[in-house]
Amino acid sequence: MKSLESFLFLDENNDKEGLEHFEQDDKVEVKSENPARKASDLLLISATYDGKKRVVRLKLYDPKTNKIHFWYDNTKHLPYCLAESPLKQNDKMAIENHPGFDHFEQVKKYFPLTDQEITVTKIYAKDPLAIGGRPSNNIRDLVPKAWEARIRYYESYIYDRQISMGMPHEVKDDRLIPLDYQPSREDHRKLEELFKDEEREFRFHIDRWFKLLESPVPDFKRVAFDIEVFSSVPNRIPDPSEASEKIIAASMVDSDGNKRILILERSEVKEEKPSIPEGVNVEFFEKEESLITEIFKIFADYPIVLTYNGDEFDLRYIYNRAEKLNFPREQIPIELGRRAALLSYGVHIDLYRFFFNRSIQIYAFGQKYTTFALDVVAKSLINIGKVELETPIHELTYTELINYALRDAEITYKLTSFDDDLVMKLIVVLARISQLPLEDVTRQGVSGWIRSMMFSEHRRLNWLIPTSDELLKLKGTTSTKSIIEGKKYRGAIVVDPKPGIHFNVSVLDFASLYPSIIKKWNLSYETVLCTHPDCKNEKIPETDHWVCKKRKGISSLLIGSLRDLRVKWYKPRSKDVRLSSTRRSWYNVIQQSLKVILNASYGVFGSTAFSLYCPPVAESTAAIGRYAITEAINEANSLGIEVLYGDTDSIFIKSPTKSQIDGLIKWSNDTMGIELEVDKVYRYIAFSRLKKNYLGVYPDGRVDIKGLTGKKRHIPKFLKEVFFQVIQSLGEVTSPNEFESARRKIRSTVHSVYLKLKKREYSLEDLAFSIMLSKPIKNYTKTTPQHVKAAKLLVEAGYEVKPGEIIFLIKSTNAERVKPLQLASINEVDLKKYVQYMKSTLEQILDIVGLEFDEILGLTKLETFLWNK
DNA sequence: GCGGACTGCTTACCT
DNA sequence: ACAGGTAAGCAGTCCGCG
Repeated sequence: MKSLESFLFLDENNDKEGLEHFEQDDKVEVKSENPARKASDLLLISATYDGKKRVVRLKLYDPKTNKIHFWYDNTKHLPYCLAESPLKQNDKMAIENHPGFDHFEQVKKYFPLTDQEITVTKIYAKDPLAIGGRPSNNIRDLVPKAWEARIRYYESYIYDRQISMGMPHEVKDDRLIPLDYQPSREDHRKLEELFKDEEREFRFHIDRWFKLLESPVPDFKRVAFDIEVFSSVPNRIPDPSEASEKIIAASMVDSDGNKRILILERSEVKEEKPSIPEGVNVEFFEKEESLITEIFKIFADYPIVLTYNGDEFDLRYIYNRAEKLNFPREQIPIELGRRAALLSYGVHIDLYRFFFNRSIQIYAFGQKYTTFALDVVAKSLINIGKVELETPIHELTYTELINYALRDAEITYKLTSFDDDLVMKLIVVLARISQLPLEDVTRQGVSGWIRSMMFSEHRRLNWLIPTSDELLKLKGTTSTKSIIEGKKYRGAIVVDPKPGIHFNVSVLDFASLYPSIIKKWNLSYETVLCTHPDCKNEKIPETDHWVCKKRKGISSLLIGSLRDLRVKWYKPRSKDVRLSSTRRSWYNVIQQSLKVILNASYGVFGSTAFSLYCPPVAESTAAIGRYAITEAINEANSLGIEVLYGDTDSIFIKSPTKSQIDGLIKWSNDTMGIELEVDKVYRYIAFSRLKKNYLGVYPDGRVDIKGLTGKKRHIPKFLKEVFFQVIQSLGEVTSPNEFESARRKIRSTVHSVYLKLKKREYSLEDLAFSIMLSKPIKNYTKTTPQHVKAAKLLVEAGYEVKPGEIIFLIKSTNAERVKPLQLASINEVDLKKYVQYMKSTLEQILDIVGLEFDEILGLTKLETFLWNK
């Protein structure tokens, strides 16, 4: 595409460092399996602004002492924003008169939107709040346009100094020195070989990422923490902003195996000798104040504190409760933000926030959990749930309370320790890619991670970061029409499936299609619709957009290099049996982290929440994706391959020969420049007429179900159970003539469930639909769906219902047709509705084996007619 | 006044 | 606050029907 010379502002020193690394050979020590860390290594895990000292404060974790080491900036770095140059006289005077103003500087920056070098005025302030962040009188509002004025100061600091979050450092004579990771000579050589055909910039990024990703992560000392609060009103969780009830217990479990429970003595608990589980240290407190003081000691002791919903509840409650009990503010080691609750000494990780992150849920944990309560997440990831309670918390005996509180802390801790500390490592790797402190990386979504990654790169290159307004004005429009009303542009293609059962089906898919497109087609906010007339002659298929041919796009490089490292390095190594299992699992962590970032890298450009929102980039990516799959299908057809189905980046082909597959793969490599891979092979697959709906059976009998109603979260338990029994019978089929025995099994399963249902032998829990209330009840203005009706009934009965909660509802024969589980009785169950639901859900699979639901029930056509009346 | 056809809203899924 | 595409069920509306 373009040579290095066009990268006017590439930081020469940094560049050289990276390349030097690639070319070096002999000086590197050969790295052992688990490289020994130097005693002085400190892992940078957090950054914040110290309002009293008026400097950035870094938190470094010392794996040897397990303590946090504070490092305060001593480089005289100041907060700033950028504005036009020269400033208008009036503006200049207004700024000079601002009490927070420090000084001006004229600096040269490269402006990516115009591909020009420009001079801007750097306005330095004495403290970050002077730039922005006060309700009024902010420096950034005194100029017509302020760049980079909305970046949090500690982030700006990290980017300017190119300090690497999550990486080892050394403090020498008060200076902070990054400790570069040295790859082994062998890895180095392999990497060089793998990317020898890439350009220098690209190789630079590969090298940079490699050093960040490979550096080992230490074991973190940490404590999981949880409190229990007295609750006088049943069904209501105490309000943390009120903190009007007593804290009656606190539990903690740490990484050294220590278990402690703090209990408040209460006269109403009549238990002489509570039994204490083995190995647990239980301490009783007469006064709540002393219990809270003890909690504060813990917060001052541990470098990392884990909670589940501590931001919203535990830490917020403790803070407000302490204030209520007249603790002086400076004795409370908690810093409350609007959404977060942070700790003065250590790092608070709220695992609820982390697991709630959709990218983490879907891409890191493959949708193993679909709701976010601690009990559910823990059960699905570590197979342990909460202790089930029969009585409300405040009526428990000490023994019961101890067991309950202990379990909460235990599972919270285990959520970070299972699979060899997978979650801790995931967090650190994501912090390294995004350059965000651990607190932020666990609380922000992918758009925040990618924003931070991109901003850091802008500062490294001395690029001026455009404002959202500028970007929107120049690149805010799209040129295709979406299929779904109200969306901004057209997305992916879904091919109509060929209904029926097909044996021996292979699924081919493009490896990381969208990130590959972003890389290959040089997509980035500054390269799409660039200003050069020469670039305009070639359009992206189906759009009016063009891409720059003169310069490499910043997101193309960043995302492209991450993609290549995942596809060519980490993914193969995570499966390489020649490597040790610890090595493989570490590569798997990296591979998964990259997947999380890459899967979102296209979507963020189409999201207004993203600070570099640029819909033409997202639109172009999707358009090229359509082009790629369409061409692949055409090519398959001309190779004589029958294509059964396709969705976005995959094609399902029937009984292909090896040479047909090889031919298609070669075609993709040669003409598309994207790897096409055999993703999976099915013994057989069943399609209906519906898209995004199928059932595939692998050679080993495992069954893959996509989109079928029986798989959906909201359907009742009894139905889910029959559904999976039927699925299991289908998994046992190895050839077409074995369907008959499966049919017999299925008939009897379905029939017995039907009888049990009609005899009202299922419990209400088994019959409940579970649907998420996604917004406050009052916001449902257009219609009142069933779960909202049920939620309203709950509120009437004195329950509290919040957005994000799951509503359990029973189809009832009452006027509303619905009742919340908590208020329903078995007699009002609307059997007809349930049979109807059973029918529609099961028909999707019964159809596959040629069974009719009504026939199974043993009803004649006439009876069916009468029953439905 | 009732019910079928239709549209729109909502949730949960697929890639 | 990553995106768009698809399916299902229900709420609400329109319209015809002596």
